Amino acid sequence: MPIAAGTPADQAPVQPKRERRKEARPRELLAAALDLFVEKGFAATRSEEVAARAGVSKGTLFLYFPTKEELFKAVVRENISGRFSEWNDEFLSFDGSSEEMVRYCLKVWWERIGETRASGITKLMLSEAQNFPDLAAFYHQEVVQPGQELICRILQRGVERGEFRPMDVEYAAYGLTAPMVFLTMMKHSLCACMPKDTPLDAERFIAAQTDNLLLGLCIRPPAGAPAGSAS
Amino acid sequence: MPIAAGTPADQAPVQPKRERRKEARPRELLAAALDLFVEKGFAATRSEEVAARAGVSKGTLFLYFPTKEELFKAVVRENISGRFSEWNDEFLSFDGSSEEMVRYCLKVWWERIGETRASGITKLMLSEAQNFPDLAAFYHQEVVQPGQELICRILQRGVERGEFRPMDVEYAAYGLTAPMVFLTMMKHSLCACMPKDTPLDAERFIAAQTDNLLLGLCIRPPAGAPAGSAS
Amino acid sequence: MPIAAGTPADQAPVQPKRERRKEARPRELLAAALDLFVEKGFAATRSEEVAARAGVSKGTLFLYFPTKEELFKAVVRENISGRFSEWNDEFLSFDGSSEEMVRYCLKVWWERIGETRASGITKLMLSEAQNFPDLAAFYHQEVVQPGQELICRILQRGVERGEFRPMDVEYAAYGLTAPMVFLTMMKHSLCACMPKDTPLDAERFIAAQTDNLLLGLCIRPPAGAPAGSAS
Amino acid sequence: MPIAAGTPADQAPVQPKRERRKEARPRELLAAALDLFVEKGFAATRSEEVAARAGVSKGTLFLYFPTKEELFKAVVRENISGRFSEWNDEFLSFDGSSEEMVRYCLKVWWERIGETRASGITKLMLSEAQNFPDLAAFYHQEVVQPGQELICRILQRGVERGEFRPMDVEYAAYGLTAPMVFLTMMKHSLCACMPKDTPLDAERFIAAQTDNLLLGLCIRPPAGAPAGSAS
DNA sequence: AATGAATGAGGGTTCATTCAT
DNA sequence: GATGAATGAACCCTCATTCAT
Repeated sequence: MPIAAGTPADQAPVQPKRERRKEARPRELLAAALDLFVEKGFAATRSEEVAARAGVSKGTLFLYFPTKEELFKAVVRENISGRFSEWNDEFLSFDGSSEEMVRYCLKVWWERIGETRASGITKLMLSEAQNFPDLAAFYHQEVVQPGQELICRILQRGVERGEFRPMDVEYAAYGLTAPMVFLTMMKHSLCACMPKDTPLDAERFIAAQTDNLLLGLCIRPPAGAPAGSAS
Repeated sequence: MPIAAGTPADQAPVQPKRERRKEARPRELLAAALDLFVEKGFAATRSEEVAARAGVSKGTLFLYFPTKEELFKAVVRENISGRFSEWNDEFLSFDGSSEEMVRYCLKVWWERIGETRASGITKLMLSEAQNFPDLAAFYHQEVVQPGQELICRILQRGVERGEFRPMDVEYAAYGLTAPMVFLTMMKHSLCACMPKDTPLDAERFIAAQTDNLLLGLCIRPPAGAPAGSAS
Repeated sequence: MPIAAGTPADQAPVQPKRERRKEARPRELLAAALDLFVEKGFAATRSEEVAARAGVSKGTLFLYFPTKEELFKAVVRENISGRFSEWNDEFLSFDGSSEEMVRYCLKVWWERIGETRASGITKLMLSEAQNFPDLAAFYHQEVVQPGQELICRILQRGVERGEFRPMDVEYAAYGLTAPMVFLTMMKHSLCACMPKDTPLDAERFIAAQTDNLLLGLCIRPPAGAPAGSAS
Repeated sequence: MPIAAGTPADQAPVQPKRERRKEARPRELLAAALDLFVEKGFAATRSEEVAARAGVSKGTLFLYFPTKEELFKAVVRENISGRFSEWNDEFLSFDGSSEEMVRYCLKVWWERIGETRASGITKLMLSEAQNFPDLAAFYHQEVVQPGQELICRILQRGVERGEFRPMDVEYAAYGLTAPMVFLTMMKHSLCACMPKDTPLDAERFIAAQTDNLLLGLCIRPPAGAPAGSAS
């Protein structure tokens, strides 16, 4: 499954009732804005384009978001649902080995974030952080920190259960974060430019990274590991 | 050595002889532009600011670069080292173990790219790729590909010499790339916004990633590795 | 009775029977518009505000007045009393001295115009005349001229009856107009901004102006005049 | 001398040196802005018009004044020179009768303010006070108050020298202010709309008001007074 | 070559006006 | 009639770019 340009998504089909629209509008505008902000950056995206992609006129956009900056903030907030608590619970009640947890973690991230439109937020946030320091702080606190802590807990569990080697847990956690962020950035930047010839196969990427990561983490050769490693 | 706010590095050097100012101008402008583009993004950087930081007037900037876009392209091109062939030679004549090569590779990357102003180019390129597709292609060809190939060659050598396990070399190479890119992006985005409390210690980060990476790659426990891993 | 901030006067009356709302609508809208136009000027008043103050929706306003300009014109016309003929009659049948007529004239102006919402029209008209030349002409013809003529007649009567000195009646009439207009303008501009400390006491103002005016007009010291003047 | 529409003043003749222009620009822009603001009101005047009347492009205006509001403030400030201290001195060293002082005061006001472009500021300020409360306070403090005090001093002097009757000096002072303000407002509003037929002859207006005012103020019939008044 | 005053197209935002419900 | 969501022309302001000096 090679990744490439900005998944255009489904566009406004048949006009529903007026009432319906009013409730749907904010979501439609945010979706349009996310696409464009990710694609071209905040500054290079014109308000009118956002409106047009959402199928409304320029003025309508400002009926729902008082400024372009507020639109940006709303885009970020909209896509940071508090799914971490849900995930936390998922992992608290997780019953398998720690290796399985790591595999599950990366798999689930890809399914729920990486290959969805939400991954654009990461690109957006890293690209524009300097211009929106307060949002950056918010994002760090609401997304980066909780994610980091979730991963730390998994690694810690592995160490305590004797599955993982002792390690600098806090920084080892970046072993999961870095590949995901890298993949996301590539998907929304260079990969979106190169046509077909040099794609980045996300699943192959994740497989390779997961394998090597676990080989490094596990004390006993991991179940799903390739043969021939440090034995 | 924690990284945080945009390490200003060497700024505005004291006025040298008037003679060589003229020749130095383009370089000074490019340096100023790089700083600002990295700090604020392409669109949010005003031409006049670039000129001011380089100590010249607005008009002078356009004497050297016909448009802001051309300036941007020049900045990227100027800072995309064509030094890969040189590095290649370094590695061709490298005499140590493949593990040492990997360690050296990451160390050298940090010294020559990561902690210098050049790292800003990665941030810039990933952030603006969609707006400069031709540059993105150029960057991919001049930086990503050669870097990738260099790493592949190291891994391949390790496998062939029986030091590294058999692997999907092409994608395993991202095991080196991803942490570096991640570190770079963080340094120039979220880390530059956060105060002192949550910095990302670059050397600790590299140490942790290198350790785990090599544990995963090596057949025999790597020399510099932490104890207790898959043995 | 010092005048200061925009005496709100009677606002939004309690909802009357639903039946007569429809008929009352235009009047309510005009009242709301008058308040707002006087307070903020024509341009700075938003149509929606007018509607809101009248307790209806934006759309309803345009049901009664096709454009904002027409609303403005209606406001002015509505508040330009055609009551001059009525007042004329009052003065034709006036039985007292001409001095009393002048006093009565100023007193009545204050009671019927100056201290009511109608005084806002003067402010509005003088402020916006250039943007509504046809209205200005209409106002001049319906208000300024009749008022002027009414005053002239009073002065003329005084001269003819030997109560007032001979004078340039036409321009002497401004001796009554100027203070009233001045007071109105102040009330609706500077006085509405200043806090409590420097108010303009309308009745004291009128008393002082009336006294001096009559001392200048009368041949014999006027009855209500302060002692010590040219005798 | 009938007053009518907004004296267009002299427009940009031959292009002087570039250097010269830069110094002259602010003044030219302020002059243009004063004309237009007085003529059409603040809100109804477009920035581009101001620039055009000053013979420059839209952008140039914003080189000198950061916002339209700042332009407005600058217009008001520019035209409120601290001429009151000068006038104060003039009147402190005045040697004639108090009647002469009053006559001189009104005459000089007309020459220096009333018939010049500066009179537009009064119109502007009274029309827009509500939208610029801080400027209104500034104007009141810098213009209205000092003027009022100057007049009070003249009247007080007259009373103390036995030339004027005892009076409520503070409010009697409006006897000079009101006609001047009235004349100014009329000149810049209704009079600017009516073509030729109903002009307001400023000198005849001032003569009539001065005469009557002094008849009211003076204990002995004033020297320049019309015959036949209260004797 | 260097300057910086001037330009004007471009884009964010407002708000009078329309019209489907 | 009444509503208020939607429209889009208009306007303020920015800033890359030009060019007279």
